[in-house]
Amino acid sequence: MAKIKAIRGMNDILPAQTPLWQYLEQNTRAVLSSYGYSEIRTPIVEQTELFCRSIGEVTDIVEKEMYTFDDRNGESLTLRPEGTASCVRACEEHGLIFNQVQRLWYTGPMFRYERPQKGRYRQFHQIGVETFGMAGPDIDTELLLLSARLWKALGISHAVTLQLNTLGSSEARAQYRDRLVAFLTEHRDQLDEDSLRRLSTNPLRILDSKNPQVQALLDSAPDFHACLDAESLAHFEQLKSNLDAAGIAYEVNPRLVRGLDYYGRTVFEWVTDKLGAQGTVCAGGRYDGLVEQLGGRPTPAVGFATGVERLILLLEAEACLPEHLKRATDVFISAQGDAAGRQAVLLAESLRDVLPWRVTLDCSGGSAKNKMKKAVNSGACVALLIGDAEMEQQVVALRPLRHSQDPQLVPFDQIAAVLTAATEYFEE
RNA sequence: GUGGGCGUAGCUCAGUUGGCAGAGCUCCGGAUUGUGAUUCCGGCGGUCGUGGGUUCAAGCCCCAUCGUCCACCCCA
Repeated sequence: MAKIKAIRGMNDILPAQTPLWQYLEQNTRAVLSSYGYSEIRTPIVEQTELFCRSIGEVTDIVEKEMYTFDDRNGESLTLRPEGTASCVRACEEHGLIFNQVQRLWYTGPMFRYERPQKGRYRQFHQIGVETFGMAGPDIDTELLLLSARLWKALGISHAVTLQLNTLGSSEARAQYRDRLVAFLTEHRDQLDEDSLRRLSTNPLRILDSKNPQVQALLDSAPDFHACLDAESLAHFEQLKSNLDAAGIAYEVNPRLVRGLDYYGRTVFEWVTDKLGAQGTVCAGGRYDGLVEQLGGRPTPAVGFATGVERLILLLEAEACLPEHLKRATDVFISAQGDAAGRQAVLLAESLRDVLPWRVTLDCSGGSAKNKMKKAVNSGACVALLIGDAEMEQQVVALRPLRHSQDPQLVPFDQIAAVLTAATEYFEE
């Protein structure tokens, strides 16, 4: 019989990896909390219509990447390909953005049917941040400061850079799109197959083509920023001067456009050159029209999403992680013989009552040498050994595993106090 | 959907022109020993991704298929 394996592009996160994920999650919660953001949790499945209306009908996500299926009652449902639409839907449904501002975040799995590659999977995880009801560049600034603080907390600031652009108002964007299409149509002989296709579907996307010939052609294309409306330009200028004042480095990239239809004005990406082709680690922007598009009142909004798998890859490659994350326990207790085994269970429980350290009891048997090896391999800082000799004297052999010291015999009733005082064994 | 690389022990990988299926690590047992190191001995572990074909003989050659990785497209 064929073995059942995980679905392509949907990965198990194994015990060797989960400490890294927890480290990332803990730091993220701490940073978001320090800015006063609240967590929101929405279902993983939504009505298909929600994503079609928000992301845009002609995007690749909606056209060919969604996990869509019929519920038993015939209703079309979709596994969420991103988090913003669900977040807006939930806020609107529960009146969270009616005459009030919100600062929200969420995390969880997203699903897109794509060919997996480095940093890109069919089930992937995002940490999303969304704000509602605030129209000025100060909230855009806040989001960028927040994300920069997160990189600092994670120790990856040196590995990411900020790309910034403004897409202007939808009128300005439409105007520019016409001029760009006119220009590119004139030079269509220089466009590759992909760009020709996008010329009719989503011409702005040609701006961030990876084809060097197309990029060369774009050097003589009409200037995006020359078409911008005065209001958007002022918003962008204010954002830039806020970032300058706060000491956040950025690079204005007039060819930065985002794939989802709902973005306007401010857009940004945190990118890295350490992850191969999938260099975008965090991206977002302003989507002032989306709430209205989904049936709500016109509501200004800005947000971003980070790819958790990509951050994990960066952490593995670039960050110095705390030593204790690399081991699963601190105190390893091993007993030999029935009486000692019963004593060890009670000892472990009593230590867990009072110690701040993690305590693991060896339940796997084996020879004395074998048990010692297991203690070392467990990653623990200290081994507690109980055999017949120890039982007779009512003591435990305490053996530090990371220092070259001889074992010390400690009476049962003093072991908690001795370990509590022995902080030097547990440092790092 | 398109292109390329790779599929041999739990892991990392050798495997010659087609001729008995291998090593290191891990794990288990033993010797030495400082209850953990070093060294040494032994053991467990395989439908060579799968299915066809060629051949006296296929891990190796041919065809198909699946999986995986990377890249394109797209995106976090």
